[in-house]
Amino acid sequence: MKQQRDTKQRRLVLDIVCAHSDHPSADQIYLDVRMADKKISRGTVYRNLKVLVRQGQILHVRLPTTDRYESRTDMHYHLLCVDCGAICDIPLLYNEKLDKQASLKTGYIIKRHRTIFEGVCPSCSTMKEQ
Amino acid sequence: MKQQRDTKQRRLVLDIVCAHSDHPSADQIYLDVRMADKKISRGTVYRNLKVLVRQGQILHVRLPTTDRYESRTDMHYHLLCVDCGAICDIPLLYNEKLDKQASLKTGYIIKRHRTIFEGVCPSCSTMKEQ
DNA sequence: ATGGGTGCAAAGTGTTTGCAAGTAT
DNA sequence: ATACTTGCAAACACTTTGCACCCAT
Repeated sequence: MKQQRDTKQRRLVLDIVCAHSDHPSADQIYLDVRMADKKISRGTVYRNLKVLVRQGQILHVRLPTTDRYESRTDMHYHLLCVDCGAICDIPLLYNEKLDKQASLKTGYIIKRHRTIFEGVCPSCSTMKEQ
Repeated sequence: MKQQRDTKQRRLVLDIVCAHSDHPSADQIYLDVRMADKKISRGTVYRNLKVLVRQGQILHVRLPTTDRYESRTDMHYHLLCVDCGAICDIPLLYNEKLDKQASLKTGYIIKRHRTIFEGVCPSCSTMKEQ
């Protein structure tokens, strides 16, 4: 891995991700970062998100329309409200045994799995009843 | 759900998806469909894939760069080779209990979950050894 | 005849990249 | 001094859409 430098842009991107608890998208991060520094470009935000993910400083969550980021870095699962698009962490343990089983059954070297639950959040479901 | 018609384009898209066992992308499907009918447009393929997914006739698999489709319609998990991009079904049972647990812990109405395993396939891993 | 479907091309999204200038080491 | 980073804008990849015409029902 090539040597990384400590730039104010990179620090700012990391800070913003850490300041969020709602799994912001690259663009939301960009907008926030812009409030602190009017000169930062989208490209820089995207590049730094990639570097931070590779370094393991932030986590990358793949979602339908846009990828999201978060500062919690232990493996865990996510829950998406298919109505309002809200996303949250889900209090279930990462199942490492699954990776072993999958490896045995397929012959692949399994690194991990990603699980996204899809459902309707409480506030969206009460809204529907009315 | 609005009334659907039976067009030769829609039938063709479904046939092509069924003829594949390798989780083709919309573009791969488009190219195949074009071999049978030179006039079909990308828009039509995308629109029909959407209709077929909504009707439950095909399954939609969300992957990093492009979405994929397959004719097997029961809930199951997928395995992606992060080196060559190949994707395959994985012989593990869909865990319905997880949805119940997630629902109890979060208060969401959980409809389903999607799990993607990430690893390196046998042929990519032997290639690396050399 | 009616309203869903099609082809086309243009417009969207979200993300990446080439380049010249800037800056951390 | 070196080579990683940046801002900018252009380019990308994938998907959606408006529109006028077409066709299954």
